[in-house]
Amino acid sequence: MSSPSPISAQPADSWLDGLNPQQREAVMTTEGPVLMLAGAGTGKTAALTARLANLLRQRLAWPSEILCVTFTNKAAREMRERVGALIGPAVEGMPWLGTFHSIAAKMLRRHAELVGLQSTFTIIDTDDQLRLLKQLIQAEGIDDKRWPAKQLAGLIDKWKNRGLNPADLDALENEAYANGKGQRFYALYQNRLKDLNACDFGDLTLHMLNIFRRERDILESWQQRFKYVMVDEYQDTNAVQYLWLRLLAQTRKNICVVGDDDQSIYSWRGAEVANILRFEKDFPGAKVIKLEQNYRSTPHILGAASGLIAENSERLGKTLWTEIDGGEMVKAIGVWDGPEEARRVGEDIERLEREGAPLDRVAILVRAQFQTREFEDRFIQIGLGYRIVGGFRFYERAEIRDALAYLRIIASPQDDLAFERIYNTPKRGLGDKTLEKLHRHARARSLPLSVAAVEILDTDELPARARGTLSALMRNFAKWRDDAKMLVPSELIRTILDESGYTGALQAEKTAEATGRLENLTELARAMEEYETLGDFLEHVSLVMDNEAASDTEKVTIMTIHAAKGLEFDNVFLPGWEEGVFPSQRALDEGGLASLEEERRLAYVAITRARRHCTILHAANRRIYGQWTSSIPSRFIAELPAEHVEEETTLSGGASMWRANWSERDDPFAHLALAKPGRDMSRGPGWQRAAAQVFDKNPRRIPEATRSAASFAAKPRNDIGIGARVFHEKFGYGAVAAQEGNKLEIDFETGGRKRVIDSFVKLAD
DNA sequence: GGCAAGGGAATTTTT
DNA sequence: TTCCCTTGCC
Repeated sequence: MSSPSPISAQPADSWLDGLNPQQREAVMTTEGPVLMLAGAGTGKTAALTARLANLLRQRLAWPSEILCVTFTNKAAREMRERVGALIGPAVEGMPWLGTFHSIAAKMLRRHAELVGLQSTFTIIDTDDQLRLLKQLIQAEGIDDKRWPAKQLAGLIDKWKNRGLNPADLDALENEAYANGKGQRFYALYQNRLKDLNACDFGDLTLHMLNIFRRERDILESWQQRFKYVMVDEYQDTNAVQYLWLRLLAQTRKNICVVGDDDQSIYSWRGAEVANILRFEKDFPGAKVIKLEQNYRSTPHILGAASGLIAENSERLGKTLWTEIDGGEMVKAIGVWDGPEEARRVGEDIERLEREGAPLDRVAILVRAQFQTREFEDRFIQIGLGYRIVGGFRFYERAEIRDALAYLRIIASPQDDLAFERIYNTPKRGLGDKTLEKLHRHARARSLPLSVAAVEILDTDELPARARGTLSALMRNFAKWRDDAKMLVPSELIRTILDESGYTGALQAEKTAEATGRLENLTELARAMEEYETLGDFLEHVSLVMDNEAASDTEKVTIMTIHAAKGLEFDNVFLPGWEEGVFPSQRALDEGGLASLEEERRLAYVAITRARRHCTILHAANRRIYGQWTSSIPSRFIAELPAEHVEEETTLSGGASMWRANWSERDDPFAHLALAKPGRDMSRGPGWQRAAAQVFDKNPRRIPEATRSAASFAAKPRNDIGIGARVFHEKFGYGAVAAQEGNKLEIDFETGGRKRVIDSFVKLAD
């Protein structure tokens, strides 16, 4: 392998400053395949950007000859900025630094005709996708209750992620939807997209892969163009992205992939860890460089995280170490219920605040979005500033999508999805009847809806009122299309929102929500000021636009662990570490052991976000979808090495509500002949041992251990019957109204009827 | 065509 | 529990 000449001749090799030997090696190994295994917090981005800067500085390639792919816009932007800081404005000439999707879209616009599209194709999002599929399902006379569009969308996505075109589906896949109609619907959907001159997200990469496979010369020209290929977060690539990269890097083999198999948490989106696991086989002679020095966390945090992830089987194996000294152990706190958990976290954060810790370096990371509520409620109560990251992205909000639909129909009249979205928004008195007529006409003549509308206005098909309204709308469309030629996009959208009555309708609402929506629209117009043409803007909005809400004041961050990947905080709180919540019951049900390992990786990601302090919490009781459920601590807590964890419980004391309910007689775990994890829950080493027995690594027991907490106690109590008067710690006295297995319905004297687990009540005497 | 009430579902979500 | 979507009624 030709090793590049050192560039020490140039004094300004600042991009090597502060890099450790492994990072340097990754930077200097420019030729041949390189696998950079970068653990959490090991300076992966620094190495990657330095490598890119080095390639350019050494003139090994022009900026336009390097393909550099990331998964998120944020990562792409960050890389662009950091490379820019190292090498100056030349980075602006890097057209092929971006996300998989934006790069694929850019390529596809050049070759669109090869897959039956025009280069002006629109990119539809999940919302449009669902509406489209629903139409197809209904048109085929399939019951969309029994075969939901969501399910079909999920299947099609999955197929596309795996690189399967409709013709590639086997009988088994075909069976997956509506008794053997999977293939038919997939094909119908693709045809419909073609008619609409549209792509979904999955198509962008799949179409390009199809083109590469079919058109040798096109593939070769791209192979020639890219002298170097770099890929961030390689463990998250799906089969299509993998094949796509492999084809592009096949001839020169100058491919450098960076990733961490332990942080692969997106398999449910089609990511295949196997891609990184087999890199050395795909590219024989690949140089594997491990970045293991962690610059982020204390030894206890790393020790806890490493011990946990060691439980996983399929790993390339890394050992994180740090020069950082001291620090506190990871805390594991057991509390009574969800509200207490939120109270406890609130108190701890207030204490941190008093000690002078900046709140924007504090985060609460949850497994699922629903867990954020408890904290929100509590923080509002105590007046603690917080922000919730995630949920709806800016461009997914209804008003933004409405505004975009107007722009889309202006830019491309055949965009039926956009037409349908806004033809009666704001309410202008056009309903299903009219739409149906438009559809009938459009279908009969193979016209887009907006053209069909113009034609139908020449007939007496429509009642006078609808006709007047529709005609006004179509005149507006025509005017806005004219405006589009004269106005910059931001002015155009202001005009449209105003003249369509959209703004007016929101103003008339006079609610806080409507005000918020108006602000969002103003923000949209402002964001559009950066773009010169409408087409430019629309391309960016579907692929590149995100809303990093500027955090002006110091606030605690609440977000999902998935969203936190790549971030770090001084203080991290990890609530809800209970069986069923984390690991998520649903993940276990669907994916078994493989999913359990992914959940464990998620736990690993969560812990490694912490720089100084990491606090894990679990509650004995939690209300999920309005049902009180008892729960046992997550097996992940038991898997943390004892020497890095300090346990604490708020359930102690002779009058403990918890202990009171766990007398030998009504122990719901008694019949299991296993250890009794509930009894000494969170009581230090004793409990650890007990829990470790339940969550023995012995696979035989896994089915037992993976069942949800409630199902452990499925045997009904025989000392309670209908009408029995019982006492519940939380709800007080009540009479049993119904009994089903271990679940009781009780009419409480205060609070009415509730569903509870029988182990949480005792007979009143 | 617009509104209220009821039934059913409800992870994670870089694009 | 809460939200969303469908259904039924004005």
